[in-house]
Amino acid sequence: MKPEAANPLTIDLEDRGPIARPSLHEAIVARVRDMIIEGNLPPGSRIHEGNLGIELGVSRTPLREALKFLASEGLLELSPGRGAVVRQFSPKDVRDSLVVLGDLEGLAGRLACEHATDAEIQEVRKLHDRMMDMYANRDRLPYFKLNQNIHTAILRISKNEALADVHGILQARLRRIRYIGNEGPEKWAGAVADHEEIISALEARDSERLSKVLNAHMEKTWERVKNAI
Amino acid sequence: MKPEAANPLTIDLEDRGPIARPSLHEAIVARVRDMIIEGNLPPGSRIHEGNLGIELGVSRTPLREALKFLASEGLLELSPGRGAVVRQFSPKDVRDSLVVLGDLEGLAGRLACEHATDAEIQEVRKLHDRMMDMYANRDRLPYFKLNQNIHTAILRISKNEALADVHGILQARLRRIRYIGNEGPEKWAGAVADHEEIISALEARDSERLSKVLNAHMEKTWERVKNAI
DNA sequence: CAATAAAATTCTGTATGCAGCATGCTTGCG
DNA sequence: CGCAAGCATGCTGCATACAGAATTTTATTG
Repeated sequence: MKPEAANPLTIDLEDRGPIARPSLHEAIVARVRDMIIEGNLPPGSRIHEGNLGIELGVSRTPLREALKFLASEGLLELSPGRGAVVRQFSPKDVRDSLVVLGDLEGLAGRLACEHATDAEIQEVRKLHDRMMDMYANRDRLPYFKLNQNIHTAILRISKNEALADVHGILQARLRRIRYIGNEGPEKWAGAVADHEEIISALEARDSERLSKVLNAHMEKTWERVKNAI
Repeated sequence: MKPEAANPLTIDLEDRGPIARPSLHEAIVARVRDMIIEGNLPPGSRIHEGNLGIELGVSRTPLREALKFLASEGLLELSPGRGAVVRQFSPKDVRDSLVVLGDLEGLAGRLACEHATDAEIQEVRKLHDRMMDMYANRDRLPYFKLNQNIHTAILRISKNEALADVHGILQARLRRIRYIGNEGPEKWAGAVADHEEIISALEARDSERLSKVLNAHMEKTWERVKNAI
């Protein structure tokens, strides 16, 4: 018998690719990740396989598979015999992650200057301009998402998949922190200034400058976020 | 009924930690990872859940959980409906990973110079000296393992867990490549020379020099390995 | 009333069964 | 003889059942 779904899990079909049938545990991974980021599953809380399974409308088997996957990403910790716990990130964890992210984005910037096509750089420019519109309107959430998109795009056009992979892992760990770390107007302006310089260095293909500003951008991110933890 | 084990999976008990009971899927993860590194599961081959389960003496459920975990590490690829396939790394994948590893180790070197205690540096020196003994005896396998230990130790004494995490993931992906990439004597000598400079820069806490030599060391590793793929 | 021990309940870990899809083979037709 | 459609087999994906560990509740004693 299929499990009763209080809130059935809908599978996202807008996947690109030829006929890639979406798998259930993959959908669960995405869903649980979002629940962690949005705070539905607060850090430190134990995950109850039975209840969560019912809530998502799936049985424990694919749910457990998804939990193992997320544990490998570092969003969960597994204590044998006691199930999965949402990982707590200490301020040091966050700081350390941002240091690494800054380093990785610096590298990505250098590689992007070297390997990106003009068209790709133009696409990033478009994202940037749209983000600036959102800033002009003080539209926080769309701004936030475009911001993330820009950083991800720089990773993409660096044409280094391994780099994008590890960046994505650390990025996912911090998404919740950034999500709650809504800074005040003066700091927001600083971040916007950074982004102006990022796009200008990228368009000039000035790898040293881009690398430096991306790295420094992370340092400032820490300054913005550290009091919110 | 417990499944018949042609070659029962023994659980490694030498785990550190207070009373951390080893969990089965954890043991399976380690075991399958080793099978991939050692080539028992060649790249590109599909993993047959039934057979492998019988071979390891476990049922499909924990095995599948382990496969999801390894997929998240990037050692396997999951094609829905077709199970897990051992990931093939293209030469570009390897090169890209080494570029990132070089960058990460460079960062780790800087941080280690800053944060490591004298005692920790001395421990790395000991590893280095033991490795040199192995080199003198042309003892390849112990040399290989000590080599890995030294690099891991530098990551550890950099006191940045996020850094160690992502380094570990990329390192695991390349372990198989390094395992088969047994270079000739002249290149081996070059690697040894690098290591002499690494330890000397670390003892001098010369972060710039250490960072540079670690980064360059990876570049040379590529030169050594690229023809073996 | 507090503390401890024992029992009951709940939850995790593992095995197994079943349904649906993928794959390879066979057979029929051009 | 070649190609394609249909069929048979086998494997994956998911659900469920069961055993053992962990936790909570309760009872008993100091």
